[in-house]
Amino acid sequence: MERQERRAQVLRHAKRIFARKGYHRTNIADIITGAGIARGTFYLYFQSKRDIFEELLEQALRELRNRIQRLRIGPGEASPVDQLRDNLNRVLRFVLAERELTDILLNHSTGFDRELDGRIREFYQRVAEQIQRSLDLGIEMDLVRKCDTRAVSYCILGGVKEAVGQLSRERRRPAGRLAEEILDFGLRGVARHELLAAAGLLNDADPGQGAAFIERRVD
Amino acid sequence: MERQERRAQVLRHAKRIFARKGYHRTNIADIITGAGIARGTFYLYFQSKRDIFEELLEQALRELRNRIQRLRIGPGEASPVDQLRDNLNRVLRFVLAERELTDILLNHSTGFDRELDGRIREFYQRVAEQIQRSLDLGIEMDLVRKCDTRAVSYCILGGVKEAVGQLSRERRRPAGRLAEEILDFGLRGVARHELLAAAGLLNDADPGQGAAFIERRVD
Amino acid sequence: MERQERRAQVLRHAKRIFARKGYHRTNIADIITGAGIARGTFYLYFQSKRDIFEELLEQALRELRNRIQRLRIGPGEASPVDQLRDNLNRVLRFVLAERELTDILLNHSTGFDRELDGRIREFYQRVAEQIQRSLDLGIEMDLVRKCDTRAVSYCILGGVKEAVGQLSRERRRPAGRLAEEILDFGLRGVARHELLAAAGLLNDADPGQGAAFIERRVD
Amino acid sequence: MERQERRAQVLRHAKRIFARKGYHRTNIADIITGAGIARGTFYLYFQSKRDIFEELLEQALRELRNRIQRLRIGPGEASPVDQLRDNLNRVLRFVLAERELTDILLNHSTGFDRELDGRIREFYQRVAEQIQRSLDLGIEMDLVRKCDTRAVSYCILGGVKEAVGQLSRERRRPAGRLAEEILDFGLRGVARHELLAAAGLLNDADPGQGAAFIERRVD
DNA sequence: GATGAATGAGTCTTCATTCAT
DNA sequence: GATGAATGAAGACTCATTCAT
Repeated sequence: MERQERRAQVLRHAKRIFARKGYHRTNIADIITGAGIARGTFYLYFQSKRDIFEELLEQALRELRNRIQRLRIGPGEASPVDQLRDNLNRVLRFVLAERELTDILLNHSTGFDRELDGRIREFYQRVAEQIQRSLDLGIEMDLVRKCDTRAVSYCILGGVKEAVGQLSRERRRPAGRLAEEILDFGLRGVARHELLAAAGLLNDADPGQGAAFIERRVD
Repeated sequence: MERQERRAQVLRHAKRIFARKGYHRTNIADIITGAGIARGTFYLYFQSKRDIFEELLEQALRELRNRIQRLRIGPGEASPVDQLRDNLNRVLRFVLAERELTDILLNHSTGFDRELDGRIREFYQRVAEQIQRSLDLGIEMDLVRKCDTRAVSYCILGGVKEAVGQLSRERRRPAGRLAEEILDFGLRGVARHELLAAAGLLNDADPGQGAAFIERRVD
Repeated sequence: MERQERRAQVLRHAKRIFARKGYHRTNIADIITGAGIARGTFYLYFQSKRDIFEELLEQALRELRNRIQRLRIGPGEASPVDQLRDNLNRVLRFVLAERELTDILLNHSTGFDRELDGRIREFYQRVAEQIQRSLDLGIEMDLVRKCDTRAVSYCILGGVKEAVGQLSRERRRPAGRLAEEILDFGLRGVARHELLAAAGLLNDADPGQGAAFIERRVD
Repeated sequence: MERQERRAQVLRHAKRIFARKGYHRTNIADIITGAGIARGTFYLYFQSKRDIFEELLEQALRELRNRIQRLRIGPGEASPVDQLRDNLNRVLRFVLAERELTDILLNHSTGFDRELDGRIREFYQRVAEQIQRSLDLGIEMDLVRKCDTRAVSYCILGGVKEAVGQLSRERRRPAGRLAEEILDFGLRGVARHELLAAAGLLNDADPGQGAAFIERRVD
């Protein structure tokens, strides 16, 4: 078997098992049994248990970083809300496609070792800061109400994490629908009147309209 | 030393170390060194490493369950928003007082063993359900906008977890302030006009009068 | 409580537990719980677990040594068979009275430590030698058939041990009856015609007579 | 090294050490040092200390069960006495060949754990019952004197155990000789005149010719 | 490259014994 | 004397990693 192919095969099985049992409860025996290789073979492809885990973790973080785009303001750019929606949907699609990989991040996000724990914490911190910067910008542009943007950014980040982590696997709610609910909730939490209007979220008195509007946007 | 006293001493140190290093990376040697006792002494008070961890976990869950009160509607009861605020403040006070204990729940919330993982998941699920029921009730009472209350309840739960977990230790923001920010964000995310008004949150454009007038027109 | 009284109380409980669980599976906690004393108190009366066990063992061995009398030949002495019967009955009475103590010897007769194991082995060796000497004497006196007396002495010893160990607690067979069966079996195994006649064991052709004779001798 | 080979090697050393020191005083370090393997290697082949001991025990019991054949009566079958002799010789050969294995059974026959103790007790009980049935049959056939066959069966069993256990390692007495002595003793203990005659054991009064003459005179 | 037997450091847990009160 | 909390040596077992074939 081709080296890269074999390597991918092992990664695939390791991913599944790490997601199910977590880092510490997973042992090499689990992985090699799952992958159908010998003990020694594992160490031909990976230096250590930590090494393979780190690779999976980095893969997840890299992918997520790519899918979470910084908001761009300017002519020719999509509206901020649309950009947020796109971010959310890209993340959700990845979570759905790589349920096991993202489970590692969403459920077992700490307790590995000092360095890996730190890398995950840092990733989330970066996302939170990105959110905060967007909020700060929104406030400058009078689209977002004045608030403690640091606190709110963590509220938003946490909300997304929890909702995505718990609900994205539920069958009956399409991913687009979930993204819309999260977006709706988050926007209302921070938006000023103007932004809500722009986002078509002033459906308070007239849910039929708003809902219809939202439905159209579901991908 | 008095039995309960010694027991509490060991619990105190174990709590600190579990919070810092997580369950798996903590070993008995860490705990007994921290507590300044001999190996055998540990086993006079606890049956196993899992046992002492479970006790700490249960302590945290029990305390949180007590502090998260179900919303009560009726004459003589505080307003729903005040009840939410009280819940939040009670939780925050506990988190501040028992930083280490709650860190276990907030950061290392999975990866112990099947049973303990399940107990934490169940706790959070209960809280989410409680939030959802409150939202459903709010919708019936026309205080909350129509939404996917299940999805939103996880957004709220996650927001609280993340914000509390990351920010409650920051010095410069008083706990009450953080609670207010979270509450503000969450309420706006779900509330209809009437509830916001009742909660005094219609300060968007002009806390005085104009804003309400404008908003009403826009509706 | 009087020192000797308390000591005896502990010995009593230790005996019971050692008999039931054997030396290694019995721990100090078992003994002190049974005796209703504190850990430290145990060590006021006995130097160690081995010490109390050794004392019980010696007690059993001493008692058995006393009850197993060397056969005496001479005018005024009871017949050898009667002396054997008396030995057996004395042993049986002790076993019945001190079931637990003798169980230690009969069931857990090895595996303690080099020295205690040796002491028990030596005791049984002495008994075997005593039997052998009696057989040798019997051969000289033409009462016992020519045989490998060393081999036969172990047959007899083993037979007594097993029969006594397994059967002495059975309710429906009186101890005297068991002694008689053992004696009968052993004598026939070694006796010459003359001895059997003297012992009234020539009931082969006429069981009625012999049995009646034996019955009379049961104590 | 081949798996079965290595396994056998460990078993061989464990056997030796268990026989010498007994179950409880033997620790894994003893075994692996004896076998010249690492700690982990032991656990590649056996699940636990108890596991390897149980395997050795079962091996001994199985072998003994096979060698102790039930007496068969019928045309074409060897005489009962010859069958007993064969049984004894088979057992003796095994004991001589597997001195260490059988020592475990003969000397350390109790005090392991509830289950293993029970298994040994049951084995011996079965053997005793087998002996008893043979005796009962012998009585029916008028070959064995009337007696308490249960009591006598334990005498026989115990005799064999002790004689074999203590004497089979003695150099100067060939195993066949020992078997003959035991058989002789046991048969005389239970046989009626007819059986002794058939077994050629009526040498008491009349061994060849001269001896009988002399003996008679002496009487 | 592939294998899987071998390794041994690391961990939890037990329990006989001690000692301050 | 009596107590029982404290001790720590000892022992069983695990598992990530290595290495000879």
